[in-house]
Formats: sequence, structure tokens, C-alpha cells
Amino acid sequence: MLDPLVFFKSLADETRLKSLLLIQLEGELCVCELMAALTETQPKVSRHLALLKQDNVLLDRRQGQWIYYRLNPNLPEWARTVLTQTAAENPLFIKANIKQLCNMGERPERAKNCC
Amino acid sequence: MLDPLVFFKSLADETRLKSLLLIQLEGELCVCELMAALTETQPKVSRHLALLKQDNVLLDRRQGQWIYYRLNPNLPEWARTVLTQTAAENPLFIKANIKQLCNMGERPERAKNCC
DNA sequence: GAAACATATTCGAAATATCATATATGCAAC
DNA sequence: GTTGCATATATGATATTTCGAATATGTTTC
Repeated sequence: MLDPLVFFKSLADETRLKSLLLIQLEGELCVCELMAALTETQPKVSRHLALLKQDNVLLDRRQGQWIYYRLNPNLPEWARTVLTQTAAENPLFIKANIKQLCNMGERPERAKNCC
Repeated sequence: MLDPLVFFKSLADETRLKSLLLIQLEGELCVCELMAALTETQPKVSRHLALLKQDNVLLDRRQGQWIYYRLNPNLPEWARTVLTQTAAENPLFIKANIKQLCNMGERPERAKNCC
């Protein structure tokens, strides 16, 4: 059901907020891609993704060695709108991160929409 | 300009989130009304409102002994949408608080839309 | 100016969140 | 089964947030 307070707490950290906005834009991202986009350590990214998963904001799936995170399709309308609107109206907030993601060498196989 | 992270941090506390949703619905509320609606102490409500004001989410005006808080009219579109959508799609989250507000005796003068 | 009321602020304590480092798990390739 | 890579988790240190209690400020009324 997703309590509004739980959802907003999950957005109240830079690593989590940017991860969510990037995942929302890309559809699916793995830990190593987020590490590159955010310039953060592996344990840090992993820990925050685990929190988002625990709060039912994200789902994950394993494919080979990689684990891909995506938005939980059961996210309520209002929560999804928060993410899309925030991303759309604050392009500068994640501009540099998108660039770093696109410049990342050897992104895991599956073709991506961007870049 | 309102940094998205600052805004979401301001929503990541129950007192602040409920205060904002109630203010958004009512247009303007003073500290004593929020105390009644939230069943919280005066210093607690006041402190959280001060944070919201500091982050440019709320503005205040003094009228006699009361200080009324309202949404900053310069809030960007996306931030305002977050509040209206969250309130509209989570009626249960603040239902009890609205009731307590309406049941409050002797609300400061100016006529209110609700109740 | 004193008393009463609404609100703000200060301060130290307690709770919570975050972090870096180290280590564990799980899969793939040889 | 060993090596290498991607990811997860545990641990203790540190930083940040929140809180209650006490006190200060500002306004109104008398």
C-alpha cells in the first residue's frame, strides 16, 4: 500500500533520490551502472538500493552476475507521478549523472534506450 | 529555486508532512490549529514549521497574537503537485487530523473553508 | 506596566541515519 | 574447485535528526 511517509523518507537521501530518478528514466539499472552514474562506492549504492527494495519502492531481478533494479510496478499513481515530475522539471539535478552513465565503458549487455 | 533533495527532506517527517498537507488543504493555518489537528506540543509544531520556513516551503504572517503559515506561492509546479496529489490520493493519511481540526473549539477568527 | 496568551528558541539527551572498512555470497569461466 | 567479478551484508564509528523541558519574545487587555 505504501505509506506516504515511508515513500518520502526513501526520497530524502541524495543517493536514493538520484538512483530512483535514474531508474525511472532508464527503466532498469544495475548496481555497477549506478556506481558509475553517482560516483559512489559499491557498498553505499547497494545498501541504499536494499532500503528502497525493503520499502517496496524497487524490485530486483538477477541476470547472470548482475542484479537489475526497477520501479515496483505496483507503485501507486501519485508516487509514480512524483518521480516523473521531479525528473522532468529538474533536469539539472541529474544531468551530470546521466552523462556519467552514458560515458561508462562496457555497460552490461542489454541495449539501453538512452545514449 | 528549491533543490528537490531539500524539498523531499522536508517531507520526510510525520509532523512536517501532515502540516504541509493540512496547510495545502486549508490555505492557511496557525500553530495552535496544527497543535490541535496533530495532537502535538507547541514547541514541536513550531520547530518543524520553522524548518519548513527556512527551506522556503512555507511563508508566515503575523496577525495579532497568531502566526499563520501558508505555502510559499513561489513553490515550483512539481512541488505543488506532489502535495496536492499526495493529499488527494491518501485521504486516510490525514483524515483523523482533519477531524480533530474541525472539532477544535474556538478557532482563531477568520472564516475557514472547511467545516 | 502586569497578566495572559500564542509562538519562538535554546540546550543537552536520545534516537536514528549514514558511512567506510572488512567480509560474505553467488555466479561464471576455466 | 579455484579465480574473478558483481553484489550483499555485518560492524563499529560518526553524523544528523528529533525531542522534551525550560525559557524567551511579542501581542493584547486591563
